[in-house]
Amino acid sequence: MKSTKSKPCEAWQLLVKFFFTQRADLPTLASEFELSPAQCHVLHLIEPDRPIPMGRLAEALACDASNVTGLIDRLESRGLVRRRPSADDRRVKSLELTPAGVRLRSTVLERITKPPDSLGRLSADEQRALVKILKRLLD
Amino acid sequence: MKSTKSKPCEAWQLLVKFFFTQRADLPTLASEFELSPAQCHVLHLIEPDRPIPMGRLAEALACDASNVTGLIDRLESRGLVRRRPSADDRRVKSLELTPAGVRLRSTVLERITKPPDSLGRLSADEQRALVKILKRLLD
DNA sequence: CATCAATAGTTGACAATATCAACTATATGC
DNA sequence: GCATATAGTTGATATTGTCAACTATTGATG
Repeated sequence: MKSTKSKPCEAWQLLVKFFFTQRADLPTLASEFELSPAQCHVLHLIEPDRPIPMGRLAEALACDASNVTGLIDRLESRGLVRRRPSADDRRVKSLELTPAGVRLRSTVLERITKPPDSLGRLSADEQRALVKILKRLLD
Repeated sequence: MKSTKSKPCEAWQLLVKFFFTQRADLPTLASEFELSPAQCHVLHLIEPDRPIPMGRLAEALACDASNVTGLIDRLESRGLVRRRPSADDRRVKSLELTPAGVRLRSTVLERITKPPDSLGRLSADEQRALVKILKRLLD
């Protein structure tokens, strides 16, 4: 059965499996900072010194504008994010991180971007090969 | 900046990026079948002809038993899943797929396990290398 | 056998997330 | 100036998830 499975199928399933093995604890990690996974995602998308309009955030999150209102309400109430009116268009609210938000973002991202130990245990050749392949996949 | 990033870090970030590129549409895919991502996950975990107790499902989902009650209630109300009392322990409810659940599961998994086109565009060597590396990562 | 502690699943309260519809203020096009 | 489109908000609703409390059942112990 497994011998007849195509390589792309096999690779994809292994990749999915690996990813979920590593990601199973994202909610736990997020809750360390009293954040939900979605809130971590939002903090990631709002870059320091790069305000983003609410609508752009909704696009990036691929969700409804009203949902973003709630997400931002809660982060704003925690002093992590600020709404700012846009100078160009009075309908638009721009979102920026507060200094506290910048600090928390940095801490959270440091944790989230930490590679799994298993990646460090690959040989240098394997690591290089993996990076090369992944770059090609993203082209 | 990028030149000083460790290979494991680089690989992890590329991998995460690739994964989310492919997975951004899981909610959309699930909604084609009028399922939520969580419900898809449940259907995946309940294998045909392999009843699983509620508690085992909660473990596999890494969530609270009461949450599983709700998830199964809704799938049961759609005729996709059945609760069955266990012969060994009267506290235990075993979950099995209905014939309709089996069919839907098969359809959904076929879609979910379909590898991205980009994987098929790698060379045979690259695919083999990727599979080999992923297997090592999962050891 | 009786008692007590542990367990499986359910109920209920609550918060967060997400969709959809309707709304108001604002911008754009004619 | 008017009609249409747009940004964000409000509100209703469903789903998911945690936590606490509960009932029925099981297992361990004396």
